[in-house]
Amino acid sequence: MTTIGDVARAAGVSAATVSRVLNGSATVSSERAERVRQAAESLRYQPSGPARALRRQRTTLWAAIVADIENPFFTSMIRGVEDIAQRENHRLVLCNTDEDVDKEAAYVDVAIADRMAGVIIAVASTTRSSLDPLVAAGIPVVAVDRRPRSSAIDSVLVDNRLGARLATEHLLDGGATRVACITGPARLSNAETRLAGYRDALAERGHRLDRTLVRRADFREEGGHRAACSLLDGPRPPDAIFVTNNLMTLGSLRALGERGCRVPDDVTLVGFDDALWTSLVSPPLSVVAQPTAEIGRQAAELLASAGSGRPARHVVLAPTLAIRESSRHRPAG
Amino acid sequence: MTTIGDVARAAGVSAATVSRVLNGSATVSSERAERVRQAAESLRYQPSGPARALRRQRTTLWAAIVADIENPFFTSMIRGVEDIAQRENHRLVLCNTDEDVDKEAAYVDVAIADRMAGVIIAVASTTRSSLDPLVAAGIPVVAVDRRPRSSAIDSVLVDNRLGARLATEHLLDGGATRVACITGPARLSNAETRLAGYRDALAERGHRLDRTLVRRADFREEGGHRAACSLLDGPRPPDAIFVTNNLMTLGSLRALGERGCRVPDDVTLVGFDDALWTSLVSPPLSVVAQPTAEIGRQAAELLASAGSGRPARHVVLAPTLAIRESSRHRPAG
DNA sequence: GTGAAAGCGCTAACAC
DNA sequence: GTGTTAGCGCTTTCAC
Repeated sequence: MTTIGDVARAAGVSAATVSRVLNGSATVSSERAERVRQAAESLRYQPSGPARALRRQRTTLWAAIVADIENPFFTSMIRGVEDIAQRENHRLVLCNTDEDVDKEAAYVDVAIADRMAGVIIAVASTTRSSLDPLVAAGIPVVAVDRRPRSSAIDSVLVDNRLGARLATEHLLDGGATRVACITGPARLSNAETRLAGYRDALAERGHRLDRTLVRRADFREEGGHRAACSLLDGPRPPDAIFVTNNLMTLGSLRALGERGCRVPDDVTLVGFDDALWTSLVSPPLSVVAQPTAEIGRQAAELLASAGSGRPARHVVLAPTLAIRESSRHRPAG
Repeated sequence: MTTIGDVARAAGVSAATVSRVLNGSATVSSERAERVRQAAESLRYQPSGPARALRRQRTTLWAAIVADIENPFFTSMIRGVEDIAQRENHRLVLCNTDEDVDKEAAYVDVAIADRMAGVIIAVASTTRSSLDPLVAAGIPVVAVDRRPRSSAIDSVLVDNRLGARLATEHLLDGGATRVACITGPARLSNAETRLAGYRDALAERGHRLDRTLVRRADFREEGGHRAACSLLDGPRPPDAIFVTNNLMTLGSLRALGERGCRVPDDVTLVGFDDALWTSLVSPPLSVVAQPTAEIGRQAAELLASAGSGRPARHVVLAPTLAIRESSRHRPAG
């Protein structure tokens, strides 16, 4: 690999001058600057990231550590992050934790070891998240989707409780009397908050919470499938289901299909998160939609403005209820 | 940040000994080794990646540079890569090029600058891909999904031509007489090869190629939608469509739905790539399925075995035709 | 305006 | 077995 010394030699200047030209830092005579640029070009010189990071004690890399790269919610959010990263001249590297706190911790270690400039993270666990080392290392962190324990960390999320309440109210208003809820793992704040919103709606409408209608799954397709099966195969199946995440909604749809349950005739359904396919599945799905790219953009903006020791900011965006066929009102009788 | 010197001081040994203990390289008395480990632990010592990379002239990072992180084909493939990366003790960073050759070139520069250990890439252009600098820098590269120009580079893909031929034959066998094809950009080998397979099938069955039935789009939902609209709104619409990618298939379905075209009654349809939603959309989609995770695993295996100067390997996997409702045979008359 | 020199944190070659 | 030393490639004083 060609080094800065090679370029310096080829241009007949010192390494310091090469550095100055390539970083636009100090004034270098235009004649020499041109020579340097040409030498760098023809030698295809690529400055060593490690050497630079070592010397400067920082890099220009951002990490986005997300729980499930196969979930369109996260990929869509990442699009938003990319927009800002590009504008801010930061490279973005994505890390997939697979909802595994150990993998998360490993990626956090990488972020620290590589002296990354910032981290956007959807924690794999609210209770056991591994953000302390990042903070200790002085790396700016912004949490998305799931709230970490410490409120000293910037966060961007939608009002999950409100979204869940709207969804559940909507199902109740459609005439459902036994509304089930399939939520995520208890270790995740969004699973808890969405469940709370479901409870809010029931209480508000004077319905008693029936624990046999609540399932905890893993925010994945297969988990949603299992949860829906267990609800539908029980002694008193629900007449409506609120599913708190998109992949689990797909799993639930599959379970319903396998059983010949018609949606919305036998069971009405509202999911969470919009995706390209939500309006194309059969029937088109009603969902609580999140402004995914906007979440990513806001998180990246927070990251870009971090480091000045300002107090933590908590951005809460509004979810919207997108009503489609799957929750269509059934005429009484 | 605590450095190796801090740990050495705390443990009362030299930096070299700390390094030896933490890398398990040489024999260190177990008593001192223990002291070092404890010191490192209590100081929360995290070795500097940059310093290490600079000294060793290599890292343990793999990059997966893909064209579209929102395409489930890529995310599923990445799952396969992750499996092997973990086994090989490599970290995986994902880079999204958005089908943009300039972004691709920028990520390639990052991979070189950061001295990454290997790159798995779905090139954004067969003709204008930026692999030369990687090769020049001595970084092992494996191409997936799209074949780069140089055959000196390892690659893993399915037999796209075969897959496309099977799909088209199937549509013709179902009674279609005007089979359209929506393919991707001409700069991408898989778009070209799938188009070639479509042509093969037509020729084989004695059909003349009708250029007005071929569309080029961008492998995205919106592009597929536009292409399908232009086909359906033309003077002589097709009675079957072969769509060469999953997102464009969603777009086509949307276009069909908007026009009240019934699938498979008015138009039969076969897509490319399976996804969680393919069997849940209306109607369930027939597709050419690729063994996505296997592609990723094989690519990662090639990467793990690279560097020994062996000749390039080209792995070709078999696609399978998954037949569902969207291409159901229409009784004649 | 420009070069010489120091040093970022680590590892590997070399002494003992 | 263990410490000392040199140096990876770069940036940034500090002289001139």
